[in-house]
Amino acid sequence: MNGTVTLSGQEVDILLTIYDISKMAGVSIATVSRVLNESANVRPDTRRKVLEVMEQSGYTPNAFARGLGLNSMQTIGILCTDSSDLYLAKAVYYIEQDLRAGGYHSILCCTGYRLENKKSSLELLLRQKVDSVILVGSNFIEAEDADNQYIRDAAEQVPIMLLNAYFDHPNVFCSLCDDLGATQQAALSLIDSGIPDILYLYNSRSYSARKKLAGFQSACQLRGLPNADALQQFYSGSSADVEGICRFISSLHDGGLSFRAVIASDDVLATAAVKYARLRGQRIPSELSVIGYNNSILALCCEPELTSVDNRLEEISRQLVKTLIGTLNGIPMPAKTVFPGRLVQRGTTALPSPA
Amino acid sequence: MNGTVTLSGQEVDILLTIYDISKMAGVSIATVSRVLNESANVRPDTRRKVLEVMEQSGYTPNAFARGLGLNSMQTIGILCTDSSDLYLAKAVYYIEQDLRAGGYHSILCCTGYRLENKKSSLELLLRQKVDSVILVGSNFIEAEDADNQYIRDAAEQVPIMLLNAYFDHPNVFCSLCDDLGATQQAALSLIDSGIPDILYLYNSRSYSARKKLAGFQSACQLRGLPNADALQQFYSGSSADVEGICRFISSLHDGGLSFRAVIASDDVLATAAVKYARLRGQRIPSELSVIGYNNSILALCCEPELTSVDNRLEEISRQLVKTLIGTLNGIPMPAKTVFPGRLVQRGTTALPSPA
DNA sequence: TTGTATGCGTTATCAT
DNA sequence: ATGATAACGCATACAA
Repeated sequence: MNGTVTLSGQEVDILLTIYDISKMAGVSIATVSRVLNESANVRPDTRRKVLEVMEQSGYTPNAFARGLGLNSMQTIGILCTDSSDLYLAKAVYYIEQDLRAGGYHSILCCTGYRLENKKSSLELLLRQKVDSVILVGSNFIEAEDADNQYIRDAAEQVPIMLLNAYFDHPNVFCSLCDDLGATQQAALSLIDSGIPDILYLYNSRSYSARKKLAGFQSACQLRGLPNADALQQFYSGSSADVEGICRFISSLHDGGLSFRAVIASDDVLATAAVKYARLRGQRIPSELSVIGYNNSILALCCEPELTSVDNRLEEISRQLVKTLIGTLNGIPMPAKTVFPGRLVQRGTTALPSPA
Repeated sequence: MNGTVTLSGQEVDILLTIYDISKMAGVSIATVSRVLNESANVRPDTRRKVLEVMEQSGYTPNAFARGLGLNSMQTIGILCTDSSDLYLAKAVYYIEQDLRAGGYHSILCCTGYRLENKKSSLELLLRQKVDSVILVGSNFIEAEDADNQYIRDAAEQVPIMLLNAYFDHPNVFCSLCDDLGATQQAALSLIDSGIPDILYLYNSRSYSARKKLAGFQSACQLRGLPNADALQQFYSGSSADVEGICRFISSLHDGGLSFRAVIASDDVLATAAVKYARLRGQRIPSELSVIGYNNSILALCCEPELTSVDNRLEEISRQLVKTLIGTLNGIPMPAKTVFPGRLVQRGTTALPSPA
């Protein structure tokens, strides 16, 4: 209930200010401000009195004035290529939760995948004077170093937080999963169980996508397998087009490529691989093994359920916020935190359980 | 590039103000402000001069001061029970896109499903002085009218926008899909194709969930079918637990319930129904028809692909923002916009194509 | 412990 | 068309 006043017959809401409260409570605005900011230097009973007046009058401090005075509105910018993406949406969710629990607001900004839009969106957030910007997903770190200049520039102003990407620069903090290691491990598991002919399927060239691919290649190398380009296939269509992915895999097969397993950089791709097997009458996992990535709900909806790499999204998200809040409080925080991935075995593989 | 100054050997960034620009350009701050706000009353060449100085100095207006002066920071609050939910995430995505295109920022706030948290989150956003709040998803309209008082209160301050829910109150605007009609149509299609024994499966009691259920019941009534409670089953577990949903359906069957079709209030539930059929060795669609809801990516990942109700999420989202921006600009806008649903037929049904 | 006075960087209302 | 100046509502250094 805010203050109201009757004005020419109309009852109108009036926003109270710190001045109103100070008069009502019989103190100065400084004291009111101190109560507001929980300053220690206020006598308990005056504090009580002021709080009482605030309560009864329904006073609410003006957030803009507060922002101007403190030069902060306790707001964090969340940059994200596509918040409707299953994986990114979950990350945004975890991040927002923890930010709010820490007293921060989250301003969301989806950029799409074009570099120019990423840049301008980041600048937009900085103009809005957010306390920090979180780049959700590894699509913000470009392979070409010069293209990452916009991140260095931003780091001059506020801490920049990277979720599942790494960029070595002052005031840039990273929390990520060891995608390289996880993919390598997945590939090694298949190879060592007697399935060396693996198709690696991917649809992104982001930082983590590059790491996953490197993990696959490293596994091949470790086991002395030829690093055949033909077995590393990039799908360039829409990742929502399950049918199209299915056709893509079919075309690979029809082109003479032979493989008894598929490792996909994403659960959608893996699901499509399972569909492909069904269409071709191949049994899973005896004739075709499939490993997905992200351990999303798709893994559970799939039939049989997908073996998938859990990339610890919740952990890295929460750690990111922890690092951020620490940094904002002036506490030294690690610039890089890495979590190991974990292979969750389900029905699309028949791997021996780890010793 | 911002202004820099060398201070005790350290080069430090300095935030320029409107005063600095006015001096550099040889005009008053009022003129600078006019240029900033694209006021007509500025001579073209002075405008040019001011803009040039701004450009070269890298000046950026202080968003907080601007907010204080204009009493707005062009920010919309987006309230959402769970932004990681497939459906809600997409809605948030569309909304944020269009808001930003319209010059507004989006501050996201996930509330969870407890009424108390919804209330406090809404109040949090209002304290932050957002220009409006969008309630994404129908979980914000309670069945008990008194529980919606927090929405009436909020509508006193700013326009409240409801996505896929309806609430008749001044300054509340709604954009939604006719879930009742769509569900009714889906049920009628099955019934009229000779499958009257339909299990309706749902897992929410939100506004739209109530409408969907009513649609199913109305279809039964229209065709003179007994409105058997046993055929309307509420699943109370986690909707991420596909296995659990599967078991739930099995238990219904084992309890003696017989049905040749399942209509689900959600694609996850429908996917689980398909899994159930596979486990039981029932053929789809000849022995069991399944219709999902939301027409999400799950419908495409499912095997066979799910017949699902497209509830026009993109349309209602974009319409919502259109209505909001119009309202904020003082243009009279419809308080309620309803879009029809659309049944997208795929492999889990064998319905005759509409005449 | 409390009050006074000033600053924060704009917008907006007057004049000129 | 432009300039001086007063809000805007709070935080805070300094004084008491």
